[in-house]
Amino acid sequence: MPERKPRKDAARNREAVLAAADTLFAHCESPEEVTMADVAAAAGVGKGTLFRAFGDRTGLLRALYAQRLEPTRAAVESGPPPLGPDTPPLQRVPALLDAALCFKFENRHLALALEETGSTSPYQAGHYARWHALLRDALAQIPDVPDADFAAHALLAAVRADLVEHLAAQGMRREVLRARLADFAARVVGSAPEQDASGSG
Amino acid sequence: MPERKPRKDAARNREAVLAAADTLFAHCESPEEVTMADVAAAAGVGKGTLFRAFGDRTGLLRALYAQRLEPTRAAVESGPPPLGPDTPPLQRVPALLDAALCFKFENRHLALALEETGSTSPYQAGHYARWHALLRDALAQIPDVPDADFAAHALLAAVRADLVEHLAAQGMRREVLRARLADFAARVVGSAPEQDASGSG
DNA sequence: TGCGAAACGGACCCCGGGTCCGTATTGTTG
DNA sequence: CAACAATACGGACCCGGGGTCCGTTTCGCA
Repeated sequence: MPERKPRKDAARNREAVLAAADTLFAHCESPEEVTMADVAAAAGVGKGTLFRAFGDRTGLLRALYAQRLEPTRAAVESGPPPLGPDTPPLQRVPALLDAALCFKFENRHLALALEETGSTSPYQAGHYARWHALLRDALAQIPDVPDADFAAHALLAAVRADLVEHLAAQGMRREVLRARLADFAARVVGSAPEQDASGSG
Repeated sequence: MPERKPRKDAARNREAVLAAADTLFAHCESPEEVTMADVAAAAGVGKGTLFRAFGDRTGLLRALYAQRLEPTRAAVESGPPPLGPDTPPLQRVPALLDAALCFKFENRHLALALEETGSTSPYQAGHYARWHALLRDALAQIPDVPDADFAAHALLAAVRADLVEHLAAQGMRREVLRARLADFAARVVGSAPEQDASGSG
């Protein structure tokens, strides 16, 4: 499958749309007040172009999400400990959760927009499946953690975008949230909580 | 505030709408394929009537939800142990979670519909606040459980309707799910898991 | 039985996602 | 550089669903 390279203007417009959508979602109060027409206008592009490039609203959101997630994904898939694959499970589990939390925190609006796109439960998104598999496998290697599958789901549920948004809106600071989550995760994996909540952003 | 009693036909129509909506949401594949016009038609009522009685879609969903939740609410607020207020926290926490899970499981479609009604995060629903307060207070009375507030949020996140739906769709049976959740909760509160997953619901 | 208040119901409006197709750009070939 | 096919552009347009309006009907009280 050759995947012929797109025309220059197409590529440029695609970038323009992604950039426009990024700032729009970042600045808005609630994701659903950002309309597709708004995005097209902000990118200086027609609606037709937008929909041809991304298929539909969900497609745009997913593309944006993937782009934002890329650094984290790389760090998890092939980076150094404590995120990379060479980390012992007992350290990697909290590291993965922390990374997920930080990402969700920084990209709340986007994640919210993606999760609340009706008809598309977050659980059928490819991203979720990957995070879940990763966490499940790590948990499965820790002794005395039964039902790693469910535990992975439950732990990931604690970093759902709307919960993060809710807590943030209540005034909970990022570092506090990270510490709370770390404590919680530590209880689940059965180790004493670590006091470390510094680092990656 | 007298709250004058509604006219007879109004009351009758309200019931008809609730009943119609109930069966529609119960039978449908995805909540968003149930349109307000459908509900009105199924209830043998005009759209105007429907909207006057419930304000908007969210209002209808909330009314339905509250009606379904009523028995559980009563059991929690003034019933006997292990759900009622006289239960020792170490027993009540898992009981509350189990009740929440069972309710969500039985009413997945409705809960899903309510959660995914755009612009209305589940975290600003009164129901959530009540469950959270209940669980938080119970957790706070258990020794060695710090940050009861966050823990309550995290535990409730594990019974989110879309997660329950996802697991159920994967073929996970209700009793299995209850057992998994019980194990998970036990880890969080720091007690040995109980093997009991029978009873209510 | 008459009458005002309350409720009814469906035609109607609005808005946002998604499509269509005539026009403009690209880049390739001689 | 000229001509032409392929590709992309963009905004007018369609459609479906939530929510509203108002002429008509029903209720319930005297």
